[in-house]
Amino acid sequence: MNLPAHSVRQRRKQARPQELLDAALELFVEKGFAATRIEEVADRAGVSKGTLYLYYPSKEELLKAVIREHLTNRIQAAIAEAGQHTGSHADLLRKLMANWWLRVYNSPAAGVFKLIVTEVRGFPDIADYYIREVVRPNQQLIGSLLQGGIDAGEFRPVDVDAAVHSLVLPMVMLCVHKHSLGACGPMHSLMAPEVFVRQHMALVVGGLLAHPAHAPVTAPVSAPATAPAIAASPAPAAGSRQRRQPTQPTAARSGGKRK
Amino acid sequence: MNLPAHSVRQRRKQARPQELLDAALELFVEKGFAATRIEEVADRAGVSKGTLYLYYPSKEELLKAVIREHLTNRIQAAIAEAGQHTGSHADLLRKLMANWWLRVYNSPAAGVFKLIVTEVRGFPDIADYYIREVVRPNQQLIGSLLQGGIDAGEFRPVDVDAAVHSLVLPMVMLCVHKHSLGACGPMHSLMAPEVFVRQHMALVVGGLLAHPAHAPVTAPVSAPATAPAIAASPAPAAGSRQRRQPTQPTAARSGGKRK
DNA sequence: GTTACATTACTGACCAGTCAGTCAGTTAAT
DNA sequence: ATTAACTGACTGACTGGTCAGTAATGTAAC
Repeated sequence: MNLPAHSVRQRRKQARPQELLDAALELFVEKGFAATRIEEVADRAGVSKGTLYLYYPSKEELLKAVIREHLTNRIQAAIAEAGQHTGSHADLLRKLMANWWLRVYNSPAAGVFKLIVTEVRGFPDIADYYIREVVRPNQQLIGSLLQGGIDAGEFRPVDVDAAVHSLVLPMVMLCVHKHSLGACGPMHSLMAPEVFVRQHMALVVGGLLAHPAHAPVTAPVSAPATAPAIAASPAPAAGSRQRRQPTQPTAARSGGKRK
Repeated sequence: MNLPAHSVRQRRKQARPQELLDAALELFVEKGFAATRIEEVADRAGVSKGTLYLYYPSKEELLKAVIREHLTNRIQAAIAEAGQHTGSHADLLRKLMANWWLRVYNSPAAGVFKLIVTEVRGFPDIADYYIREVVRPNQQLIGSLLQGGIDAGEFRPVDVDAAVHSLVLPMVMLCVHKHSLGACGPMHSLMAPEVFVRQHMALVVGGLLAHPAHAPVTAPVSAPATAPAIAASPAPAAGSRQRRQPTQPTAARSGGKRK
């Protein structure tokens, strides 16, 4: 990457596609596909309009490339991660979800979800691609994990597909929210997403367990109930604190109004 | 509607704004705001472009009118519904959510959520409006209900805001999905949403309960576990079957594959 | 009842501005 | 000098918004 083997122009030419993709993702998420001028994308990537057309034959193809790029990366990672089972089904589930959240939510990939929600109706083949390459593998992965837990008597016999959605939909919604309302000013964010994710996972996984063993489901924020699994992994972003998150001094809601 | 009291033109003039709003909502949800031509909206409403501008001063104001229209309606209904408490906190919660789902998911209002996700970044005052008039009242309503249940010892002492999100986010996501991926062909729908909503509510409400009383959380789809509250209300659509959904013969996932 | 005039919901051609995509030309490396 | 990467002025098509005009309705006079 930094070997000066070839000229600056060569190096740039190699880096250009990715730079254009990054710029395009930002702008498409920010302003929407139709409202983004191709020249803005080129500008943000530091090239001229004509150069963009050297790499991508049309605006539409650029959009598809953006989505595919980030999604295929994610799939590779998910499949790789799925390999090594260790511990109980519940622990694995928690770990998988926590990792997913850390890797996706704080990365440009989160924007792709908003992009898909926004633009998929105009590009049916993106829908096909997304279902085939993302939704189905994910459903399969988590679904078989749940089914395994049920068969082992660890989970209750719930509807597996619905349970997968209970686990995944809120996370996806968080990603979507981050780039829509959440981007309209700090006052519009949901509460600290870490708090939500931890409690939601505890609630759902706890609800899935056939024998709710120890401290059953949750605790009032301060006690680290069933949460030590979260934030355990080489987290690239936001990965400093490990436990004892005091609700993050952000939009700390605290009390909860009575009626 | 059929009283010939006044001229056809008078009658139409009164109906026009709503007709234009309906047409605009459909198209904005379908194609996105920027990609929808103002003339298409006029065409679908059966008038010419010029007529549209007699009622709405600009494309942007039309968008705002669309969103406000459907949202203010919803708020009135929610506030009205909030009045009559009966039964336990858990029952009230289930009833409230079930009603919300029936009224919103199968109505044009569901599209508004996708519209907001899609367009809010370009119109900051819509974000303010939405937060102030929809998010906050809802959070307050359900939040105080939960807090009441906690104070009464019916629910565990969870983080109230996070629990509200656990309840509401999946429903909203379902609405968004319906008008994005879900609209790209029947193969792309999630499972039957009724199944998901019922199990999700059972899971979360069950997880909230301090004393999980009877049949604890769920049942393997066939048994109507804690679900009799759902579908209790004047359901306009999809309200025929009541129990015994065999997972819907749609994308029946059936048995999760083992490892 | 019919004619003439007034009102108003509605129309659609038009304009100014915008944007995706092109291509002849410039710059830098070999 | 040759080639490859890159540029940006240009074009053809399209769209938001305007406005002069049309026709349907109401009404007043006879």
